[in-house]
Amino acid sequence: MGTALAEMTMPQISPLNGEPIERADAERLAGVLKALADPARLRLLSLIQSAPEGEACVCDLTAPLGLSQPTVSHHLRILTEAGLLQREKRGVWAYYSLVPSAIATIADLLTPPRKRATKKAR
Amino acid sequence: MGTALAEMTMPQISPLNGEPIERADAERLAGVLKALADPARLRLLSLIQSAPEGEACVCDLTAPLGLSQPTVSHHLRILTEAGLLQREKRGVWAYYSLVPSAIATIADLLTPPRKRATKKAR
DNA sequence: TGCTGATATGCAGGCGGATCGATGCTGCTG
DNA sequence: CAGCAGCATCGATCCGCCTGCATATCAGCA
Repeated sequence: MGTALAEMTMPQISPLNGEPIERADAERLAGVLKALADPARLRLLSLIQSAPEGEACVCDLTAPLGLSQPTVSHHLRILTEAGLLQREKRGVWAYYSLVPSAIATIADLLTPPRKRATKKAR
Repeated sequence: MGTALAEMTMPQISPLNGEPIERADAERLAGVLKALADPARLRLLSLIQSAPEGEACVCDLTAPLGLSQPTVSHHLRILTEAGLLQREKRGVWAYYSLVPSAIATIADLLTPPRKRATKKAR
């Protein structure tokens, strides 16, 4: 239940740092990117992020997406398992919200030796 | 022949800025991310980037990947059409190299209202 | 010109995934 | 305690894509 993202933030991998990445690292990173590489899921992230409290339930998302409720639940599940969304059930509703800085983590994984490193800049 | 990436860098879209993104923008961004979301292609980018001159020909890439030559050419084609790689044919060989800051552009697209912007920090 | 080697393209098999309708599950509510 | 509403899961269908084999294309060379 490691939410994909968390499983690979430890060994700071990056496809563009120095050494060629290992096959296993490539597969894990590709897995998370696969979760992002879908129009419906990108729009879901966008909709949830721009929602009132930064959260939204399934019933608020089906209409703007134009997809059926099972399909929306399916996409939310994938995003959650990828570590990009978190789910909180309140009563009958399931509220989804972005995992703080989760996407920024992916952006950092893709960003090469940028000026500022995570530990020391010099 | 706009190399996908270039086609969407103009209207600075971001799934996590403020407004929900449009369907068309989501599809374009998803298209580029799809090119990245594959283990073989991530390793290709990594291998090319870490190669001597930052470039490599197909024959140098088939062995480390463990894939057939047609398959490698296929992946290189996808990465090139996505705007991540550029191809230069010298003699019989086709040398592939990273498009400068192409991946950084994707990372920026994913990165929300970061503190310092690209233009003005204040 | 004919041959050899490096790439690209066509074709086809097989797997994964996006989608929906139907159904099951679970808290409200009357 | 029924009944209902919000979500998740299941089963099935359809489509796209990763991969390899076979073949075409092109550049250098004898």
